[in-house]
Amino acid sequence: MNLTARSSQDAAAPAHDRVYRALRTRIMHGEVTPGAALTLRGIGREFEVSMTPAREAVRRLAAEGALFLSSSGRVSTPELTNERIEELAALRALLEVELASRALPRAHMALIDRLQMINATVAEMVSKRDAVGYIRTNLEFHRTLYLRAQAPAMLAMAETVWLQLGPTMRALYGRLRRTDPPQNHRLIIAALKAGDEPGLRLAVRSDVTQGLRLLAG
Amino acid sequence: MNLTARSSQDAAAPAHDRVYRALRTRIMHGEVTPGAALTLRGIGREFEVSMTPAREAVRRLAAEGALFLSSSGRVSTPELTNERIEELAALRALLEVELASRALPRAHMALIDRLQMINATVAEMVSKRDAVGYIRTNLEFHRTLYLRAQAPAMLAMAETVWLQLGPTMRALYGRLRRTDPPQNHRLIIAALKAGDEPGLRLAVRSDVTQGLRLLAG
DNA sequence: CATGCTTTCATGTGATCACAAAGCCCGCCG
DNA sequence: CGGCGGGCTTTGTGATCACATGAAAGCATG
Repeated sequence: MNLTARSSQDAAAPAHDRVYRALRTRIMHGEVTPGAALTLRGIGREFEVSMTPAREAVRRLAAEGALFLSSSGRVSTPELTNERIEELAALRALLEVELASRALPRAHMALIDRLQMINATVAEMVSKRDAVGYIRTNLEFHRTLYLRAQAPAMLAMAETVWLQLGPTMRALYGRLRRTDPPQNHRLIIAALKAGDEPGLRLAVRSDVTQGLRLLAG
Repeated sequence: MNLTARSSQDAAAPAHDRVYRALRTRIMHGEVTPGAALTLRGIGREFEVSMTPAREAVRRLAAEGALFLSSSGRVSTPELTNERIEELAALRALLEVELASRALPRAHMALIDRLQMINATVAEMVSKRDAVGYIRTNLEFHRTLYLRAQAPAMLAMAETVWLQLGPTMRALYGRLRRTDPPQNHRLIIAALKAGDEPGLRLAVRSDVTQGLRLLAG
């Protein structure tokens, strides 16, 4: 008899996958700082696995750009240059504007309601100055919308970009002291309600590129 | 003394990297058919390495979408649905139009000359009905142009899409019996010469999406 | 001849080990 | 006091092995 089959994907999954997922969310949510070093043995110790699954998880994350491998194989979170950050922001704009546009005709009231719920939590995180919580709920807002686009490959690419920006976003929003609620999110919701595609594209583009300009100079 | 330091990146690199690169080009150039099965021990035997580096290479390629891992861990090249193909084509259009647009102001005569040289080889491959050769030189044409965009992250994403489409492109172009030279490539070159950005965007979009419509129906 | 089961084999997973090289730290010498 | 060298430690790499699982082949049965 098989004792596996847990709730969703927490245990019962291969060890390397469990490690991969844990590290992935940690990086995407900005729980690690740019340039932070990781070691295979350290990861193995933390997750109580051997080096083998740790190595596979790291390799996979490195392939997605979430981790940087030095020439000697040392692994750390990437420290992005300003140029790279701007390029990734442009990628976010490109991909997410398209995703939002594709989601628009499928966005019904239930979705908009859920987006408003999530957005309330985003505002709460901003007011609490909880950087990690803000990043997490902000990404949840975007993902909830984009899921309606029915474009899994495109969404995967967008998430890859989020992953690459994770540690840097934390560092950015961490030193950003603002308490104003997410205005662009309101514009996105309004455009969704009105079925205004150009407005939606503009709002998404603004939301995605804002906060990443404040580093130049 | 260290005997390493070869020409470029062929040997002297870690075994897993060597295996990764070999498999990657094989997949991207369409040298494998969709759904083809691979085994870790088989890869290890072919490249004279153990299972460990073979596993890392496979894991990395799977993370890029170049390989499909079944729930039991079996590895094969992906068999794409029509919807997935259309989505990837849309991604190509999105990314490559942007890359071409960014390359345009930097495209000097030397680049255009080189593109014309490559394009001659593309035409030759078409006339010889060499599917793999066609895919390889066609991608070289695009990559040569996009390198001028100075956008490494964006180029990497485009290459990831190529990788996912590799086996399918082979299957498509394999049963496509045409001998007409690549007309869209000429349009791209003409637009580059004229500095015509809208024309360039249109030409790239056409080139990228053509040949992927002929599967619907 | 088709169908169901059982046995067998191939395959992925994860742990452990030996090895080489890259850091790192401490002490020595200028 | 500062730069530098040598030994120690940490780290990644790759090989090998035991194990569990899932697929495939063979066999018997209807």
